[in-house]
Amino acid sequence: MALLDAEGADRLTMRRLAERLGTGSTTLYWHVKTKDDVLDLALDAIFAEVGIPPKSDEGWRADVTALINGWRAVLLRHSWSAALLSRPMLGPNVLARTEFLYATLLEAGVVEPRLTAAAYGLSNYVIGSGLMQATWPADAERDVRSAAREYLDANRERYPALAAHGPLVVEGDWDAGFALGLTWLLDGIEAGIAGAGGAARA
Amino acid sequence: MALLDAEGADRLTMRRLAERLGTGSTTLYWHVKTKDDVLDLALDAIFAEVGIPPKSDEGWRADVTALINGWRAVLLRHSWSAALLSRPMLGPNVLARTEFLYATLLEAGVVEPRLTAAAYGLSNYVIGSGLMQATWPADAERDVRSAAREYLDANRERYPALAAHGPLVVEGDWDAGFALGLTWLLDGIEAGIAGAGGAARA
DNA sequence: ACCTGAACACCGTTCAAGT
DNA sequence: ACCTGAACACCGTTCAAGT
Repeated sequence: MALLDAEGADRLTMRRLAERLGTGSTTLYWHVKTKDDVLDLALDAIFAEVGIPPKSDEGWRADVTALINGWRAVLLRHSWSAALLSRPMLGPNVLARTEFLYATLLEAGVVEPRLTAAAYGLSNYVIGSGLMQATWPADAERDVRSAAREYLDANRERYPALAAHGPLVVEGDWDAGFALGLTWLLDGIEAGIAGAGGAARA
Repeated sequence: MALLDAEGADRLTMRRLAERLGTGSTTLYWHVKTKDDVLDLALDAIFAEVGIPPKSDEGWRADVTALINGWRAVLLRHSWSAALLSRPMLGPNVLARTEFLYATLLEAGVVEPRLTAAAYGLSNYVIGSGLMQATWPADAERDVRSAAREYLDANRERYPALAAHGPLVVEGDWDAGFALGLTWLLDGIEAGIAGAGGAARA
């Protein structure tokens, strides 16, 4: 993970990893079956960093929010994780978080078909957001940003809304935007609990 | 793209692509600067497949829904795209879709800070959902599924909620779940339009 | 039980050279 | 303007052999 944090996902090589560990590259294959295993382990490992929030007494929304924000923080702290998100996350640390999510929603009274939709919706939203933010041209690649900006300006009549209001012009407040979308999802989930109006819709 | 559809992202090789095209691999470098360029082009290209929906007269929700569903369909049809989602999508086809999204939301009366949150929220949700579904052990890997299932059963006391209600036991209806979450987001966005209650919250 | 070296079948990319 | 071949510096992985 030190290697990943320092140099990113595609610079992780069995040979480089072995060197870092002070062995030959082929030695690794005694401990691990394949490089994919290493990546799966690394992806799961980051979730051990941020604890599962203790069940608070502020209600399920606070608990879910804490979980999701922790999830997001971990994805953003290790931006290489974005490149690995295209593999199933079935490690114990991820499962523990998913368990907490399901348990909290169940306890709040969310039932099928909204339970699955809620769990997936929340997960998909964090994953997508983390991916998007980690992917977005960082300060390091200011030239990519400004190139895209110029392209938009040059084609202003083709992309009027984007050129005037797009993410490249409005400096995004990632945290606030994320929180707002999360609120919408939680509102929707809440509206479906215990026959409260929204239940009829499903 | 035929190569990608047939064999997936990590089987795409400059050498194999060249062979498919009936040339030497080094010839490709006259037309393209690097392999990453090829991937960027491929990722943008899939969006040309499904048109931008015509502006209907059923209101902005219908228009946004059509756009998002088309977006999702394209991601699912080309499951290799999941592996490429970790690169910024700045191709013309993606930009055209983002333009439509911004324009539709603006016209509906969504303003900052909800505009950015809405555009990102919707995008992140599709991307996350597409990634999750494309990533999820397919029928082909039924053994991975059942292995995970057995692991959950064996650790039933550690993952009680997952073992009883988790995605591995409840056969997910992806489409319905996706639609439900999308509804929640749209409800939240709608509630914020033109001082309608929700505006005060932001 | 763990480590090593040599080796295989690949990669992306460059570059001088051809037409 | 476009294509080719040879070559460089890498990959992941296997496997016989060591301790």
